[in-house]
Amino acid sequence: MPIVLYDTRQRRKVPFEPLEAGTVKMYTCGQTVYDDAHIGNFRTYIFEDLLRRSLKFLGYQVVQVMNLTDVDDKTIRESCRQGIPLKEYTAPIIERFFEDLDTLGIERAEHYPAATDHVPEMIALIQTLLEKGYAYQAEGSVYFSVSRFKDYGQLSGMSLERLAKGVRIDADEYEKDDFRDFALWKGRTPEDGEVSWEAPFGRGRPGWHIECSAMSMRYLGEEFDIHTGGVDNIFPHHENEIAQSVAATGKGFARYWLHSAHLVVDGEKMSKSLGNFYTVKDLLAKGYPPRAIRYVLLSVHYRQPLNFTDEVAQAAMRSLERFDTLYQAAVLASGGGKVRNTLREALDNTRQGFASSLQDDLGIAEAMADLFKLVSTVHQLAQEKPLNRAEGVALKALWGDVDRVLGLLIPEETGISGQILDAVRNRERLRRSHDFAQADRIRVELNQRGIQLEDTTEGTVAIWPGGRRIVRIEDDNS
RNA sequence: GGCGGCGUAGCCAAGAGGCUAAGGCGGAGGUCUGCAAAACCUCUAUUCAUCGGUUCGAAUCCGAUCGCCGCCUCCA
Repeated sequence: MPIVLYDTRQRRKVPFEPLEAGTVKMYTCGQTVYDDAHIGNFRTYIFEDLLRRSLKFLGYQVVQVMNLTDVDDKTIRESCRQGIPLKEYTAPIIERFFEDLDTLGIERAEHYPAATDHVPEMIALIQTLLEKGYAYQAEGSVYFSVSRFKDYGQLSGMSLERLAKGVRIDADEYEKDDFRDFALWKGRTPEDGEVSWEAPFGRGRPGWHIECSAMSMRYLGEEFDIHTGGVDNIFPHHENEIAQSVAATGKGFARYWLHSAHLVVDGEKMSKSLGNFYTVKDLLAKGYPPRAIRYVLLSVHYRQPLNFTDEVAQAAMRSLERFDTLYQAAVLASGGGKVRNTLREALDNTRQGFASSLQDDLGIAEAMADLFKLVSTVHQLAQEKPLNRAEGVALKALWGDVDRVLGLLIPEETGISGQILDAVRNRERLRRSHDFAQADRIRVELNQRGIQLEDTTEGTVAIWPGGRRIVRIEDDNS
């Protein structure tokens, strides 16, 4: 069964076929590094991570590029304000960005090109556009002439005529031939400070759209498979990328365009004034474990608007605990015996169902439903007869396999203090001597510290937000 | 004004013409347990924003209405 993806340009699901069999080249619009990324940004990066991991799971090699926009009005303004070089201003922001990617378990792309490291490529591309007559110079800047590109608007459905209606024209852009034209190169202004590059058409800095065209070509070629971003990028950013790229090369540029819907918080668009603007670190500070954040951002289909609320995050934590019961059952499985046929069948069905759900435009909800069904099946079987070692091994193998895509199924085992472990062991000793009053008091204390206990024949399981661990008295010395 | 999206149970969320409308969270009752927790069992939408239409048949297609949201020159 082929992979089917929703292509923004065609406004429908289409069968996916990479240019080069077995390899997918994808360009994912990344962060403008003027400030820390917020969870809305990460909703998109999680979608791209799911796309990447799904393609790999389904047998493709993936080459992913994510750009870092480190030169624009905001980065320049802030670096000037702080009186430090641009790179010095953006470096720590980029560092924190990667920390957040790691926190959320987002796999690293193959390339993270920064715009400022690829100015020569951009200049060359602009030169080509000038030579081919698609661009013109005005007052030190270079603009792309939209009217000369006949297919303009095919991605967003914005025809040139429609764009003419209800326009607003910025006063400082009077030098453009046509208000719909966009800047490829911005002539140097005093506000740019030290930030400028020498080019055949004058000193200045690149426009926004040109970096993605130049860097995608550099790392993926003039034509590649998938280009993604948030819906807000459809127009004008991606529309302009297509125009300048196709005009320059005559090739088709990206073949599939995928866009993720936005995230809102408590039903409202995030904004600093509303106080509902969150970074990953803000959420960690609020006590949400990374797995739960990832779960929330991942579990809603990428083309559906996602409403982040406390209730949703709490439900995510509980859902993860449900998933974890399967992993725990697999870890605790012991004794001889073969894998029961019913389990073997369930494992096969789950693997197939999971894969085919992903193949249908990354149907994450169905994929997860398949896993929840397996959780039920496993517990039902364990009710009949405890899981044996072979069954535990088979379950862990499947769990690890599907987690290559989800990246959240394996509970944390660290993050609990030795002091708490001692308390758990102490309680177990008290239980064994039938001092239930004392034992229960310890349990209540631990509950109040956010740690749930489960007594099993294999030991006491300590559960905390994001993780769980089996605590045995016998392990005390090891 | 132009372009586009969304509205399914208390909450989240699948389903996109035809088996009893997936799944998760939450809730109610029961089994198990020293007691819990987890697990298991049973129940929790006669109906898919509203109103019309097409059809043998619609949550799914069409139209209108209401509500929410995004984009319309540098916001994922």
